[in-house]
Amino acid sequence: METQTKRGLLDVCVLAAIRKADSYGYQIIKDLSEIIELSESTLYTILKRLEAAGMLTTRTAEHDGRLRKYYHITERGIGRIAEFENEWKEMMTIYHFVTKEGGSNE
Amino acid sequence: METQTKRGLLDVCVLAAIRKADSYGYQIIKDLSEIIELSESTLYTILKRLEAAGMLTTRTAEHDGRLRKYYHITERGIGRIAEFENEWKEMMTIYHFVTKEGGSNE
DNA sequence: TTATATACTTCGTGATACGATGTATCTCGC
DNA sequence: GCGAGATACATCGTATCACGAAGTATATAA
Repeated sequence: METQTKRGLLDVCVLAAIRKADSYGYQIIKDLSEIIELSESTLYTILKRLEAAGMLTTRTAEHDGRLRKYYHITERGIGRIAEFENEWKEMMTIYHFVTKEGGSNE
Repeated sequence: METQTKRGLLDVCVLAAIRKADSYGYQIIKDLSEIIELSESTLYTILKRLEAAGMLTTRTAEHDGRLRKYYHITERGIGRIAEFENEWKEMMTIYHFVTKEGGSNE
């Protein structure tokens, strides 16, 4: 998928993955890999951004000697997903506009 | 709509508007205003980009003493719209992933 | 011991939407 | 004739963001 197209989608994908269950970076990438590709640098940037925006909270836990930073979704994060569902309606309108065979050019 | 969400959509909206019939900047903004907001500076940037990418060609015509730059869509531009239709399928998958009520968190 | 998987971080770059600002002409009301 | 508003296009600077590259560190398997 085009990098630009991803821009409106990555945030909500990450939020949705964490809404299912608290999770951490490495796991999120694996969970999302089936529906959207994103690199580690991208993911960790997004996590930091969403936390700063109050959509996620963190807790650090040890697992097999390695540290894991678990993310938990907040009410605000859930609100962002709801907002996306409204945006989706606008996107549907755009999709219809774009695909509707348009007129007499060519 | 969020600025970030628009990023994957604006290009194809502009292409689709021009596919209907050759058009020029000011007219395109008016035609698109019903489905998506975009400023003049954004539009003219996009038009220049799409022309540079070989998706549009231009011809300048005079109308009431003012110059108008008419844009015409190329095969490549039409191809970009077709590509978007494929991307849309991926976006649908993402939409389902995001909206599917997810599990036991909270 | 070497490679691979796990786990997170930082830095620099390129793409791009947008507000602000500028230029220029036409039309309409007064 | 003059100011206001619509028409028409262009440029500049800024903020946001996805991503590759590179680094740090530990556990496990070959």
